[in-house]
Amino acid sequence: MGASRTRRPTIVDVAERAGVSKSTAARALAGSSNITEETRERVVKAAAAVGYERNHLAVGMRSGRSGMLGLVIPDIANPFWADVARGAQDRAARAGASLLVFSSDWDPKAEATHLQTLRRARVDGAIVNPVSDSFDDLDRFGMPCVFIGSSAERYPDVSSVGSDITQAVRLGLDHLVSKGHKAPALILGPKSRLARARFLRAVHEHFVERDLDPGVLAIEDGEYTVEGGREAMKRLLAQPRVGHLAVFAANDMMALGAMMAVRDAGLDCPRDVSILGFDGIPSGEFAWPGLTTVAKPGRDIGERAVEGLFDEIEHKPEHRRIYMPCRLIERGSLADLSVTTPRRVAGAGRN
Amino acid sequence: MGASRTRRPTIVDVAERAGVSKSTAARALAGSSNITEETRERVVKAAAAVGYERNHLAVGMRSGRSGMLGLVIPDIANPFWADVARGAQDRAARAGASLLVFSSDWDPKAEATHLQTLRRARVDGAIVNPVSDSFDDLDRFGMPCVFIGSSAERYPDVSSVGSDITQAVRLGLDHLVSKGHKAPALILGPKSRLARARFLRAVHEHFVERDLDPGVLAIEDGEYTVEGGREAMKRLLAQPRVGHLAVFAANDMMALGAMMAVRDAGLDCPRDVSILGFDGIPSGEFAWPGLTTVAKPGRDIGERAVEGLFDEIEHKPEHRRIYMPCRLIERGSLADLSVTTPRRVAGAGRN
DNA sequence: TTACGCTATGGGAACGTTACCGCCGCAAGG
DNA sequence: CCTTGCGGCGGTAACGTTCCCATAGCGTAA
Repeated sequence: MGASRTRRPTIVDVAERAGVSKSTAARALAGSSNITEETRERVVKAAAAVGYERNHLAVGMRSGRSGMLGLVIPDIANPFWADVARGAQDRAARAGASLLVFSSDWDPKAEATHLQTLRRARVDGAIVNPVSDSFDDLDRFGMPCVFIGSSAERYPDVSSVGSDITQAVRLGLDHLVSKGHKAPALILGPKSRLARARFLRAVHEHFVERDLDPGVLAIEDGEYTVEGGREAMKRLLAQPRVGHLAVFAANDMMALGAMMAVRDAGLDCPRDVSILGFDGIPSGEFAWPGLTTVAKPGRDIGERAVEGLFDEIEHKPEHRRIYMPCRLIERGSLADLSVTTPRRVAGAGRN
Repeated sequence: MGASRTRRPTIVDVAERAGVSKSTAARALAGSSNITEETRERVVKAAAAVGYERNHLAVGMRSGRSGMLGLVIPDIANPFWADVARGAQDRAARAGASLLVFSSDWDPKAEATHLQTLRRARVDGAIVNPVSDSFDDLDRFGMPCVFIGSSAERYPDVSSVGSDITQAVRLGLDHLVSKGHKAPALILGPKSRLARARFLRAVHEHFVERDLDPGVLAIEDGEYTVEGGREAMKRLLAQPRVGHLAVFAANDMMALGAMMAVRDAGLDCPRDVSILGFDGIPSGEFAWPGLTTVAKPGRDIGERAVEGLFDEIEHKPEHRRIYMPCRLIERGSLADLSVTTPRRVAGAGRN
């Protein structure tokens, strides 16, 4: 690769070639004021000739802005989070910033490590889906921060972007009710996670509004994974029940796991068990039956988070709590009990 | 956030508090030689007390190593690439490096832009799944580089990591043959992509070995997306045929799209049409029937790519071409024609 | 003609870190 | 007792950039 041995050209090289001082070269390249058009042109040509590319490390060092943002999510291999990352990435790139992505695997230790790495890298700010339920010292973030998800509620001083869980749960439950499922069982995430409480609270509110007792709800917990959903569903199926079982899962991966558990048990979805998911990952479309789900706008959430982070960085004071509306994607995983003869719902149904 | 106004502590602050010079402080923090244990300890304590965190920008500027790597892939929201990214991320983090991820959307222009951004960010090297079929000037990469995928073959001077397509195709075709499918139709990517040619070549070799004429193969092209696969399958189904149709798709997303097209046409997979995928994305497990596929080790590929990149950065001369073996995941999308009465394959089958 | 103002340019410092070099003091050997 | 060597430490330059300030040159008005 021959040329790789030679030093990368700096602005001094450009200046020498153009026969000006490095200050002038810098001004010309910054397109700033007080430059003769002729000099500017000469500098630009020289820059192109030597293949000059501005060193962002040096710029960052001098300006205190690295032009980089951090993103810490549970798992980039989870389609929902990949979608969030994609949105953040695009939005950041559009603003000329780069994104450092890290996966915490829901591990507070890993999360702390990644945050430290980001601080060291001098990112201008970070977007975090917090897994720790308590950051002992928020100042220790040491950088502008935007939270993704409902855990943010615990930290009134931090901007956050998330889906509107209240609206989403309402959407899901209303849909269940309209299909004749009055009190679905719930498959929720681990008790430690604040999102779980938010979800549950929204369900309770909905029940109270309908003059029902939330106490009747069957609830099983699990990790936010396929396996977690599968196990939870297995436990749910082991409980005595009469008639059709409807399940609202707090996450699509869990819902898909639940679907597998239903099959494992020799039952049929949606004939014997109805399943409603939450996330809107593409896999739900390929499942059979197609997974009916409440879809979060993952990509939008990523974009808005980056925008909020920019505001935070520029100290625009209006720090915000943004709740993005969700929408229902109806596919085939819910039986319609409102008609007299429940029957298998036909067609995979693309939305 | 009160404290956020104050300047971040530097090594000078640490030195002052410890009552030593910044050189000594640096040595102590670097854990290097020629330091009294007592001084070292005092410095470390001082660093902790002021909340010092080494500025990687400054380190990078001084050392010429930014500690960052770049990753340019088609789409982080595609599960296979997310898996690759995850592997790369983990491996990089283990070495104390950070990863800048960009999605090119199979667009050469976007790819070029992202590569420029990476150069400007002074990443130590980049991992690229090249979409451009010709980089006019490889030196213009301006940084150590590792390619992912078969396009790398065009550039003998660049290390590469990819799946062993020959072995993968052999695996897939052997499996098809063992199930009684002698000449599957192919759903391939766009003609412009080199991976397509590699795939096709491997198929031809396999046919020639079996004394068959590759000319009989029905081939349809499409984008590497669900929609691309769906359209291709639609065209395939429109062709006149006798008996059972078997399809080998070059990518799982396409295979899932093909599956949808089969359903759209009122046919049944695997009764009427058998589908074999290529990638091994998790969605394939939830599809119904489960997608039988040749799985690439995405995460491993990401890890190996990072390792290769480190070698490249450190000028370890043995630049490499690594082909990772694939494995067959048998689920339910293939009919078994080798038994007298073809019947629906039972069970979703986790691998 | 002189003085003033404006504009284009050059010089130099600073961002935070590390590496090199030189200095000082102490111990050991001649 | 003097020399030598070495271990510990401080000073300073350098990485590449931008910004502030100084200065030279030129035009204009009194």
